[in-house]
Amino acid sequence: MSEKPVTIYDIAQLVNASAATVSRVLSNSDYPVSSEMRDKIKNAAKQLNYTPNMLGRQLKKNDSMSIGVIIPSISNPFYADVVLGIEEIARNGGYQVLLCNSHQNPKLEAEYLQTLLEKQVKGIILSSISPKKGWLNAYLDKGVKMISIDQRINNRQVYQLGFDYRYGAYLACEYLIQSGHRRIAFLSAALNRPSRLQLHQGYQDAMRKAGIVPLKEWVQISEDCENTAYSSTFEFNNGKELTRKLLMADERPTAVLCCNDLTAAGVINELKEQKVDVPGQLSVIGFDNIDLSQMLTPSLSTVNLPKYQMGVLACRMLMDLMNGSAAAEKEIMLQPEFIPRDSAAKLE
Amino acid sequence: MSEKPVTIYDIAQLVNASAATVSRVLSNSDYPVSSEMRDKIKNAAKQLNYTPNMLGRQLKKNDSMSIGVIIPSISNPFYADVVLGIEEIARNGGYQVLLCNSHQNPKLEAEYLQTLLEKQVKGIILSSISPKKGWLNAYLDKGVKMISIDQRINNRQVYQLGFDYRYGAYLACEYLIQSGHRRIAFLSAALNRPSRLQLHQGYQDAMRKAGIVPLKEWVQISEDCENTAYSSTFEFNNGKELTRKLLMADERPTAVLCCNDLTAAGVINELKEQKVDVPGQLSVIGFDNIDLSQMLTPSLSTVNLPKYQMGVLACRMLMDLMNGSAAAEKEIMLQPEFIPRDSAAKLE
DNA sequence: CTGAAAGCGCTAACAA
DNA sequence: TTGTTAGCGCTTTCAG
Repeated sequence: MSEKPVTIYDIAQLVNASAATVSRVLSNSDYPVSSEMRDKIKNAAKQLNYTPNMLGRQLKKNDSMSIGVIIPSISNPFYADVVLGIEEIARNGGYQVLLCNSHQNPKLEAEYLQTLLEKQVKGIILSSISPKKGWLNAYLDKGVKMISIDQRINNRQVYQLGFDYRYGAYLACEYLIQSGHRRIAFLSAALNRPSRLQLHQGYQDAMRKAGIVPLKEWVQISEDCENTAYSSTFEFNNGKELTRKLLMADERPTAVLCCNDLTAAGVINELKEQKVDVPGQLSVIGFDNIDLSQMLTPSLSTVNLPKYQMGVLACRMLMDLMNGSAAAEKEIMLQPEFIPRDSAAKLE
Repeated sequence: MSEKPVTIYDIAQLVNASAATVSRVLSNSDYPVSSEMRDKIKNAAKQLNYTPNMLGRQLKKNDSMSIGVIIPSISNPFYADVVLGIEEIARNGGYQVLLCNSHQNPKLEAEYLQTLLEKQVKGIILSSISPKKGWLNAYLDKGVKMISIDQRINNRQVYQLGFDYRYGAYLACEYLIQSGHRRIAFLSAALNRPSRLQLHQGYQDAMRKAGIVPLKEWVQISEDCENTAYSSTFEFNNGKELTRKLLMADERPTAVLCCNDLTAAGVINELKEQKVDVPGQLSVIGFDNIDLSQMLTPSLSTVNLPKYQMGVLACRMLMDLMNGSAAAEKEIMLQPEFIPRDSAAKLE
């Protein structure tokens, strides 16, 4: 095993042709080659169990046929869906995906970016948490195309693809208000990224529009602890803890809006432990519509984000950019949709 | 932007050195270079905003510094954990991960394998469902190292890393028996892969050892429908459906063992709808210990599989193999562990 | 239609 | 310590 690998020269020799001709046949070039020669070469390739070495081609063509995807963590089901969409489109276009989990660690993020560039990736899809982006321009100047998903990056060279978080939260909150709720709480992990800030904004906007001034205790935001790696259990427990704080409020709310489904799962869990009926005594609404939300009892009313579609669009956008055709829009916002289920009810 | 990229020659020219010297400095070779020259070169590199083109190095060294990972679907949280472990080790060793989702599609799987080889990947971690492996040897003969995880592959050149599913199911079943249960059901998706067969075996073994002959209706196995893509919702609904069938049994069981946590989640959900108390009237045990299992109410008793650790070990094994050092064991079986929670109770 | 030759960016003998 | 040179496997002018 593992003898010297066979190259186009070996094939050329076998069929008495030149490497050039072999290359033309085997790389599906449209350069004219007699069909007789074609067959001979193809047969020889099969016979020798030839595997093309793409590094050769890639070096020559200066195109690695890979794209990079940097996300906080693939164990976040949200990103798993997005990546699935990306990969589907990439594969159809003959590209492969280099997956990088930044673990919310700016240093790792930068490291990965560097590696990707060294591997001659010409396009990157990035969901970045880290706020400082000083190095970005140095990279962009090299001609890499970059699409930022979910988390906005303030750079006019970077194409953006995001969800309208503000509107999503607004929708959810409006639903509650129309269901007769006025004492509505907002539970969120630290507002240390654009998405969460927008969520908060949407909540505030909806409340203001309805002329409601929420009590301070209804808005529970966790402390910032940026250094922890992503873990769904963490989000879940965070939901539980926020709930305990919320229940200490003098005037209890009748509904609560959470920054994501996992937090909402924690909320529901804690409420069960504390014998607070959902939705009887307290309505709960999540955000993201991950698969989990259908599995809880009561099933979770939430806001759907088209995650897979975001992956698809991001990758299409990237491929267009890499092909030189400027994308139509510099910035696309995907619209969320409210999904009513059983965890939120009309107030009697 | 995107002018001609700077190469070691540009740097060489700038500092009046040869490309060889530049290469030696910039590739961290231990070849002696005067520290004076070193500094000059490093500065020049920085000044020119140089990014090494790894394709050049990789072609020369015939090593792509990437490994391939082929799994059914990253949206399966089980694999997400494994991949996280793989990536961690790969990164520490300077490797990157090419992620491939086979979607349980043998054709896609073969296609990806081919692409990986063409990209000069020297190691592959594979979790393959498809039973036919005729092409495998043709690849292995080229010297690729291959580690099969979770799902066993019958090939003596392939290193194996698996869980002792049989023992895991045995443990869970034994726990139920020791809790006083004798009417124990087994619910599973189609037994079309090694893991599920072993699970079934473990159930049978434990029952036999206790001298219990389970009724036919207690063993509910879904129809095989290989063509569907993975979806946790599918597993969940499958659990619900199997439960409905199970409840039609003349003699109802007092406990049920499920092939995975998502199925168990469906079971619990359906039981709630049917007003069957868990664990009061029916104990439920899952398998996998994904994060979800802690979030259900009642929290799910299940069998933990060290998923992250499997990723770590698989990647270590692979790196060892690629470095030429034969791994100590050709086949490692990781041991599962029973996690008692609230969904399974002692029988009064 | 086919082939010779140069070269993508980098590394590693071998020479100096 | 540094430089020269010959490739790694492939594509692509340019000539036949």
